[in-house]
Amino acid sequence: MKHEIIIVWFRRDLRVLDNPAFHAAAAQAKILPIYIFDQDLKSEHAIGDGSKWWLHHSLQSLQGSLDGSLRCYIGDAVKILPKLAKEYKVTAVHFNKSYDSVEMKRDHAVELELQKSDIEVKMFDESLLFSPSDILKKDGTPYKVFTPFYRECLKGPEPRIPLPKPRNIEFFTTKVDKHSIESLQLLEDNSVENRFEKHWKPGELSAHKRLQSFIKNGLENYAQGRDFPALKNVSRLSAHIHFGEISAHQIWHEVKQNGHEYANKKNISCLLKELGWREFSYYVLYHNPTMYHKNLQEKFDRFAWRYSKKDLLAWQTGMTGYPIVDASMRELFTTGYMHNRMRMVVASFLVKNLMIDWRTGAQWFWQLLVDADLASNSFNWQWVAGCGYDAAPYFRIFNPITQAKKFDPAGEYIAQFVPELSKLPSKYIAAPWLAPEQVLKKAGIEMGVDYPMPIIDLKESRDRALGSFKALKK
DNA sequence: CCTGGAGTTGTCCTA
DNA sequence: TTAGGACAACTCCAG
Repeated sequence: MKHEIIIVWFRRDLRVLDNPAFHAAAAQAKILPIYIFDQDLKSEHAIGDGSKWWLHHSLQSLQGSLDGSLRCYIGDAVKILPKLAKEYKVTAVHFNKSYDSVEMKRDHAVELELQKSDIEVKMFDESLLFSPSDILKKDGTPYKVFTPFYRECLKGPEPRIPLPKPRNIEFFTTKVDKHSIESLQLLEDNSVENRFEKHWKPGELSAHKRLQSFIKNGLENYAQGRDFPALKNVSRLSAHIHFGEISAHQIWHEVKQNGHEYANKKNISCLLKELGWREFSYYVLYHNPTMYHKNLQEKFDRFAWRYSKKDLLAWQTGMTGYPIVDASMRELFTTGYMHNRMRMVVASFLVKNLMIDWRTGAQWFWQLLVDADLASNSFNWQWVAGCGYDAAPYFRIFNPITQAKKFDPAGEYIAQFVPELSKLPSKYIAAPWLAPEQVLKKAGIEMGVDYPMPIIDLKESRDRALGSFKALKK
């Protein structure tokens, strides 16, 4: 036998099914499974409370699948891995490749360091359906527009068929006590637990249950229903995918194979296309490693964003006076998640109406979202702000009243997250300050007391944004 | 090299 | 009431 023990370094691939690094290691040697929490907690790019909460529970679920042999460490992976390898006479380390630019930098350093100590490093392709370095235009440069990118992806070979659980797994067991999940202290000073726990169940098994229930109940009307936050048509798989409890490959093939039983072609390709957008976010980040903090379109570097602590706080706490914005922001705060269309609505409100820097909004999302993902989060914020590739044109400014009437016509979503408005007739719930005094009284609302007046005038702020963004073109 | 069609997610105004 | 065009001409991309 070439190797007696192989370290499998789990990162954002917290599953045992369809896990190439784990699968390959199990076939050759005893496995020493480890997780390293290597965040620089002083950095604004360290993962937020929402992510930490999910991670904690996801690791617990993984611990169960690994017969309790997962060992957890805090610190720099570049130092920890060689030290561990030496301590246990490990001759090989396996992990699945990341395409997140920050993680890639770390992985590269780890690889070099391990090779220095003559330890075999094996990296596997796991996280993306289509390799970012393979999809290029005829002139050899990367795509900047989604549709041609995705068309090119579809022309290539089908994504890998998911791997089964390895047949014979033998763990190298040592005492875990000192290296328990609790030792990572992911729930220390983390206040989200009692808010989030009733909304989610992290873990591999639950990810698969979620997918099955989505295919059965949500896929049929996905293309249309996904726009309505009160409907159950979205998959809500994002956090499961982010932490790799389920792979994009598993979803891709499962939907293609068994989706037809419940949904037509249109809805199936619409769902697959959303996986395509995730691919495109990673693709653009891969080719532009600084995308998470730097405008993709340089001319936006000159843009004079507004600074208003008061407006920012109103947005963050869901007190803008626009019910659809407030409902969405409170959904984020109470559940760690926000419906896709609502993300666009609140982002447009922050970036265009309030004219606050997209990075400020991205940062708030980053702190709270259970699905906070460097690629998707920054790509989509740049898209809304207009500074991304193939982004929304500057004159596309969501009107929070129109959006509420269109996509939450009965006001159910608003009523759920802004309960103080729940007694208002749906006719007035999108813009309560326009309701007659009597109606407000009957619903028990005094504007400015029970619910805020709008913090900003829509028309004025829209015109201001149009002017400022237009000036940027010259 | 030139050309022409296309581009996730909207809003507002006009006829 | 509703459908269609303007918004600003832009860049991207394929043939």
